Amino acid sequence: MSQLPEQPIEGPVPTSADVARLAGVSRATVSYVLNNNAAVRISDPTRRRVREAATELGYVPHAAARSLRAGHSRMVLLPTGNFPPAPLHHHFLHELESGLRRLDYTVVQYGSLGLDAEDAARAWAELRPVAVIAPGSVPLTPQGIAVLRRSGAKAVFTLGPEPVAGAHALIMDQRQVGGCAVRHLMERGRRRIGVVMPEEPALVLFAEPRLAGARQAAAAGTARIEPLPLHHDEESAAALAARWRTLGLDAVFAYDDLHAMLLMRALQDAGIEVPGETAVVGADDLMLGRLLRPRLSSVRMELDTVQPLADLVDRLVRRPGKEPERHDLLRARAVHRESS
Amino acid sequence: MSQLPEQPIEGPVPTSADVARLAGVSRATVSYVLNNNAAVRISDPTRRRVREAATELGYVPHAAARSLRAGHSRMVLLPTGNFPPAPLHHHFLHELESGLRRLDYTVVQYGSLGLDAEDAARAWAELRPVAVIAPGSVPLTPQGIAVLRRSGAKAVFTLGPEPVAGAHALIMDQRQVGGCAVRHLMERGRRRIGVVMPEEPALVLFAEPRLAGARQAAAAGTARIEPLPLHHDEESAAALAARWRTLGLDAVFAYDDLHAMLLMRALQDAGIEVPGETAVVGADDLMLGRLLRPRLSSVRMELDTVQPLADLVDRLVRRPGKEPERHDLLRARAVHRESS
DNA sequence: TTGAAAGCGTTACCAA
DNA sequence: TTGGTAACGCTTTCAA
Repeated sequence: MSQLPEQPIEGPVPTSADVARLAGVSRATVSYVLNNNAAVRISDPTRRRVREAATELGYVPHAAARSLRAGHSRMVLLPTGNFPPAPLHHHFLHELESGLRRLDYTVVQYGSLGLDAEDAARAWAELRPVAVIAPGSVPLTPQGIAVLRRSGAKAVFTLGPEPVAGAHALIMDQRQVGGCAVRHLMERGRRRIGVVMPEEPALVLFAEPRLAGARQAAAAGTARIEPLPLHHDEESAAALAARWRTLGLDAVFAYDDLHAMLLMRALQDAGIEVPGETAVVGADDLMLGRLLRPRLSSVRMELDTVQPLADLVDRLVRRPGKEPERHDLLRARAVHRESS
Repeated sequence: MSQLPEQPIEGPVPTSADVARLAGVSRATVSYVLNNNAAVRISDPTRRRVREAATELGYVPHAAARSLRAGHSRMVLLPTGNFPPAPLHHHFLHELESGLRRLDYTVVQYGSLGLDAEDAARAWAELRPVAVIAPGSVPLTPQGIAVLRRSGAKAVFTLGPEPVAGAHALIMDQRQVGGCAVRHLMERGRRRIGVVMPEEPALVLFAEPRLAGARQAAAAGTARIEPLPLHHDEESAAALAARWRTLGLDAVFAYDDLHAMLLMRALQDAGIEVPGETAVVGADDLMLGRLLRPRLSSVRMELDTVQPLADLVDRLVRRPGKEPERHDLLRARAVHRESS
């Protein structure tokens, strides 16, 4: 393990011209060799000399120059906004990234918090991505989409609870979650159902459609739905628990398992029996729910496998469709434990 | 709100030359106007004509061409690896990103899972970032650092539990966490202390230094430390609880609050009283811990404010220091509740 | 099998 | 005040 002293850390960045000079060939030859261009035959000794020269200089090609020349990039841009609300998302994004990398795309996340929709779209467009996949938590407007398309983006996706006009849509339909929870509660005889509405901006985006799904499911039966604003702190939960009996509810869908845990604790501390007096259902099916007493019923969400999605992105990049496509990614089902 | 029909979505991407043509000026003038170049005086009517032409065409400058011409970019690259183990990290990264954007850097996250250290460094170097900040969960070798420096990166940072030779270090010293927990337990009279060691690869990176810190603190007193491998599932926790009394421990530092909750539940189910027979301490000080019974003692971690860090990055980019700098970001302190 | 040269979109220098 | 032009690093066509 030498210190590679022949590679001075300072000084100009080596270019393909430097490699060519050192190898005693032209820049074209360097490009042919390093890109394994099959359309042209280069002698083995030349190949070796070029490779050695590149290694010796520590040459790394310049992506910007390359894509400038090529007229297009293979960059897929993933704007990031608020903290990802769900752990599921994290896993999903990583998978998607791997899937796209397998197809030889370069996936890049770009933080866009605090920019308005237009400025953000312009900032993304400067990078000339071939595709943009914008989570629901970042703003995406028809104008923004137009800017992106105009700057060469072949496909623009929204990835979230609801579609956006003009963009392809990868939908994680949160209404299913609310619907699932409420149907589960109705099957177990509950009719007066609260729905926790967190007030953190990052969660409102998901909370609204969950409530809508809950309402829809309730309307199909004879249940009543009561939205319950709740901050994720003990005071807020205690306050809600204190006025619980005035609400006349026999069940609550608590938005997710963390809020369910918070509320269940507060209810128990207020002397309200779970599930006897009030049933509680969360969502996410975290392991934590199984550790509570009573064990927490939950709504389990499953996302489709991701490689087909990466293939979809690839397809739409290669043959940009006229019509936005819509794909539903999420499936939800209730998991019954002890709290309902 | 017109549909902007004069901006066809298809067709070639408009360039500054198109803007110049439409405005009836030269490309140079377009550049001057759009970049608000103060070194040159342009008449107001010309300015207006250029601006209008740019808007009409939906012109967005091409970042790659710009940085090619400039010879450098203002891109700060944040490789991402495994899932971020701690929520704290998330918040931190967002803050850092905002801080750097305020200094006019473009922050870009680049998923690097599954690449070896050298390949990853080469992939990063292709983007010619001016700085790289690599979390501890992505591999960073001296060779990789050399590649990056050689490709023009002015500053390379590691951001994690321990320094890396040749890179600036933003250290979140996890030994403090273990040390804190063990000192807290010793102060409360415990002497035979288990330390939970999660086996998920993403957590091992943090678990090892936490154990080291625990050992160090124990050595300063007369306590004994016992590492306890544990998967994050109920079976593993139940198995550990089943043989608990054979271990002869009177306390356990459970790595973090989630593992603490898991283990505490298993211990209670096995009839072991907490904190009577065994004290339990977690880490992260999650709200969840306050909802458990007994309420969970924890180690609270605080990170320094982030803007000074962004300034630090900026300083090192502008005046690349010869010597790697080291900065400690983390402060830990025990929070006593009921489980210890 | 290899080389010369053009051109991608941008900015900065120098001249008008 | 504005325009022409060269150059950034790379790939690819055409010619040798």
